[in-house]
Amino acid sequence: MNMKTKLLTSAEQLFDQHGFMATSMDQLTKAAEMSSRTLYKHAGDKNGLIQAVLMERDRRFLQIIDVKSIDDLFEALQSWAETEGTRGCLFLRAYGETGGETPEIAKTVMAHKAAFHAQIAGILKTEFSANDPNLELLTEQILILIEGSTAAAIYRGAEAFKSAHKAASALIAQAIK
Amino acid sequence: MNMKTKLLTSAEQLFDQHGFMATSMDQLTKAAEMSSRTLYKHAGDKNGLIQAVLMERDRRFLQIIDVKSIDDLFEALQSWAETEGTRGCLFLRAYGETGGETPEIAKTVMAHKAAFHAQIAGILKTEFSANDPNLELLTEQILILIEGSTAAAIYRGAEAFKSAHKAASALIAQAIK
DNA sequence: ACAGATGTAAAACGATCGTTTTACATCTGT
DNA sequence: ACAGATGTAAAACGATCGTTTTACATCTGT
Repeated sequence: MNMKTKLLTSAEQLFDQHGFMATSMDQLTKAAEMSSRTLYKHAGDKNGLIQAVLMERDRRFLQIIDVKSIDDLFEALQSWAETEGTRGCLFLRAYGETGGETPEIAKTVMAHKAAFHAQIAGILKTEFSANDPNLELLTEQILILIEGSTAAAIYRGAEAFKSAHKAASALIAQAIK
Repeated sequence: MNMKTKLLTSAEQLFDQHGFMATSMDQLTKAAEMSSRTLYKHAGDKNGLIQAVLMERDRRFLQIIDVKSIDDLFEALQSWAETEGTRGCLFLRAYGETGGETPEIAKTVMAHKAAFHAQIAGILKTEFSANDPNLELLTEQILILIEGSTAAAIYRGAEAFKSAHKAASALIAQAIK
């Protein structure tokens, strides 16, 4: 594993487990097993590291949700939550910790959420006729169900995704009929 | 306005707008227009202040969602989001910033979420027969829809509550039938 | 009237923050 | 062979953190 990968992997874990602001550069260098000089050469500064971690996670996440049906989408997200743990959306957490006031971070978060929305819209477009009048509403509702289970899973466990999945199926069935 | 109220009000605003860890005690004393000595006498320490802010917000929030129907619930939450802004759930943000590792904060957040869940269950129990077999699932689904619109509203605006409201209505209609 | 509570302003505490610098070692491609 | 890239370890930078202390003023209830 090269240094950049090792840095991003260990940093993501620390940020996710303890929070962004609560994780010090000292903890990050120790976890990455590199000198601070090397860390700064790769990441620029702490905000740069946060942004790099988010961009890498965005890449992985989009890969995970690259499926062809809403059923597969919920299955993928639930098993991801079961293996990685349920600590909420890392993007919204980064946004919240910085009050949305760190432009590089805010921009990365918003780009991720736009891609996330587009992916849901894309899946629905293949399950419905592309110009179905319910498509926009249904897209936002499924997005909300996923955001909701991600948040609710923090205190109700990954089974929240099952309830959301059932809700999504019901809404889709009703829209088709 | 007495000092404690002034402290909690200004602190809530700063925490909400800029994040918990990113807000310094210095900013908090200045916003509250009091000496740090007085702030510490009232709040104990920073975690105590965070906890006090959350407990006060819990009180206000439970008041807002003290309604008799799911329709009123969504209406109340949407207008709250429209006036107070959409920066996500302050409780989950506090939990996330501290990695769930500050016991006093984690406890306060979990208590709030339990009360929130109980309130939704209570409303549904009056709209359904109290031992309807769909009740548990429906309760969690509506909780998820609310968590989801709270999160999604950050980047899609308070209209997210409208989409969630429609989804909730559809799920309820289907459960009744 | 006066004791105790409640407040301010400002300095000071040690700890830690993010970041840079110094001095040196080792790898890598031509 | 050797220059440039890439790395380490450790000290140091000034700034800021949360918190406490000092010295003093004013309000409040009996």
